[in-house]
Amino acid sequence: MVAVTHLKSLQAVELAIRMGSLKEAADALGITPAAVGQRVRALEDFLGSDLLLRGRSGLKPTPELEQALADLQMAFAALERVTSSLEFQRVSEIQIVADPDWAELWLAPRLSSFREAHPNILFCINGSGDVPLRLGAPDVRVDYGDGRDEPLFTDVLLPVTGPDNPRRIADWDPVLQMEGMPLLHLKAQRDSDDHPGWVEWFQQFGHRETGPNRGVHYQHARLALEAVRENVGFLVCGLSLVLNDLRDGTIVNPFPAAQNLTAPQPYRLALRPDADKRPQVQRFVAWLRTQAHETHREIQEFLAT
Amino acid sequence: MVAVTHLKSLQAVELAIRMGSLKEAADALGITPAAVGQRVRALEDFLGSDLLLRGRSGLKPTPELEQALADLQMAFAALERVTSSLEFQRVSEIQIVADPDWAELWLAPRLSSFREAHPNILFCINGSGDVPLRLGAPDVRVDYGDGRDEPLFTDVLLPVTGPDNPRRIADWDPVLQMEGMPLLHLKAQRDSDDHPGWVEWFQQFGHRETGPNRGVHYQHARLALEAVRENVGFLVCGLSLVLNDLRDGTIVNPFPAAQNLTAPQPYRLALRPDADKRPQVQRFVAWLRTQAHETHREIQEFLAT
DNA sequence: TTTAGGACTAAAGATAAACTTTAGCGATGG
DNA sequence: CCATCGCTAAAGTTTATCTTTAGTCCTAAA
Repeated sequence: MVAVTHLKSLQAVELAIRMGSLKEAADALGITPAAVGQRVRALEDFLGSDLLLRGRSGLKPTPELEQALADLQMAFAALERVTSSLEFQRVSEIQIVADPDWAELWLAPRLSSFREAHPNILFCINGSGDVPLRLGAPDVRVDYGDGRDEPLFTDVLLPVTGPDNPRRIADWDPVLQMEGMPLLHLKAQRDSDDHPGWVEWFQQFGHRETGPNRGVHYQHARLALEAVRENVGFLVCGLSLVLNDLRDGTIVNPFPAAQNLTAPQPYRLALRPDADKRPQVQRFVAWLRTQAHETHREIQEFLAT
Repeated sequence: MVAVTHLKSLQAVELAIRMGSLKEAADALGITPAAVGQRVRALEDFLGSDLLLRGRSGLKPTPELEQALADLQMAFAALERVTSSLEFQRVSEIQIVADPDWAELWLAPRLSSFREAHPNILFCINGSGDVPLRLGAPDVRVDYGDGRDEPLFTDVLLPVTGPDNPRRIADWDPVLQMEGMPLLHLKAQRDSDDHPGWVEWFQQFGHRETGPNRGVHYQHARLALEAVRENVGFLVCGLSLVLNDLRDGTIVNPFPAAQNLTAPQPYRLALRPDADKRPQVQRFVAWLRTQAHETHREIQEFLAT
């Protein structure tokens, strides 16, 4: 019996072949490409032969590796089943406290894909400020604001309205299109300097000179956005919260994308110190960071149009 | 795709089940039982559940582990095939320089079992002092003598002779059984204080008062032992070199086992600094240490009779 | 042809993992 | 009852592994 050594190196080699590049393998493993390269090199040095051919069409196994590749792939496929099996058997609940609008409009719609992949992980999601005291510190906390916690992404704020409303302002004063139009607000925009709204938007881009804070103030973004979809009025809100609506056309941006306000603060992630030892929490947080990165990319993409 | 973590822990768990104890798993892995225990505990803490039941009849998998065990065993069986495949493809030569008698009489007979298991490893074995200069430092060196190199085992020296000779001394003087008997010597015993022979043996145990260094002196033990088998005479030599002959009865020890001399020096192992990075050298050296330990045990066993 | 960007790598330094050692506990067998 | 063996916790040491920095090479686009 030969005791297998260089387990991490073997994993790196198998993943590099599977993903096609050291960079993709690094992303999958959550380490840097340099670290993956070092793992591969360490095994190659130990064996005294190359395992990967680095070529213009990506990575290919050398003939030596080719002979062992089926077993290598079988091994890590089996280990992935082991890992899933061992983790699956422990139904695990993750306690999340988050900015309520963000949780309801950004996290919840996306969470279904995570739940599908991890049915044994349950979520208990509360809005900031209304957590039952008996629960203690949550595993994961996502807040909008300053601080030293890890930034997830920074939103941009821009006007949105129902699909019919752009016609209303097209028939209006060509300079003061928003003069007299029905404005909708979030209470946070009135109460906090960190939450820009119409007042800040008009100051920077014009389109209206009187009554910038006139109109209905909503506690929750969901209700405000329901009104927006009904063509009730115009709202300045975070782009990340309405990406799907914009894509679907149920909500539209009546002004050029460049006329936006960068949010003064990002959404930030904090973990309870021990929580990140649990594999389920690690899985969720890795997924969350991926989704946040995707949202950042989509925001940049939207702004570039 | 779930990136597998705790690879060494998974290996420890699989081996512990396979070998039946943490200690056996530690021996197989070349680490301490404490280290194996820590690996297992680390994975159990990470998952939040036990994997091994520690009981009076050894280790058993918990129900949780039981569900994943087939995949786990398949994974490491495949990885062992990978390891063997990758190493097998590189025919490798190991350069050995050793005490000539030891190499010829102790190592060579045992090496066939190693060669069988590792047909891709070739050996180039030279006696100390007659190594072709072009080879440079050998990978492995085994010498008899003092120094700081790792001791393999310490031999004991005792008289041996052919199967018929004990009758010759039984019919002789009851106190000076060896008086006048034909003595055989190794030249090293005449030339070096580190190689005890008849002179030292008679000084300590008696049986002869005149001519302790009379008789034929052989350069190599093999030729001396051929003469011993032919009942030509009596020789004092290292027990490790004649264990098989003693077991077979082709050579006998005519005096009680307790009448032996411990060798002043052990056989010592030295590796060229880089050589131990090569897996083939590591395999060989691990095997060598195992064989040396076995010889030590057999010597102790022989002396206890 | 030049420039910019992406992937990979070597080397150095920092951090985390992993090992050994020590001391002790519990169980078992003589 | 005592000795031995297997296991474990804790502390300290050593090794592995990672990140960062700086650079190279290749490819694609201008």
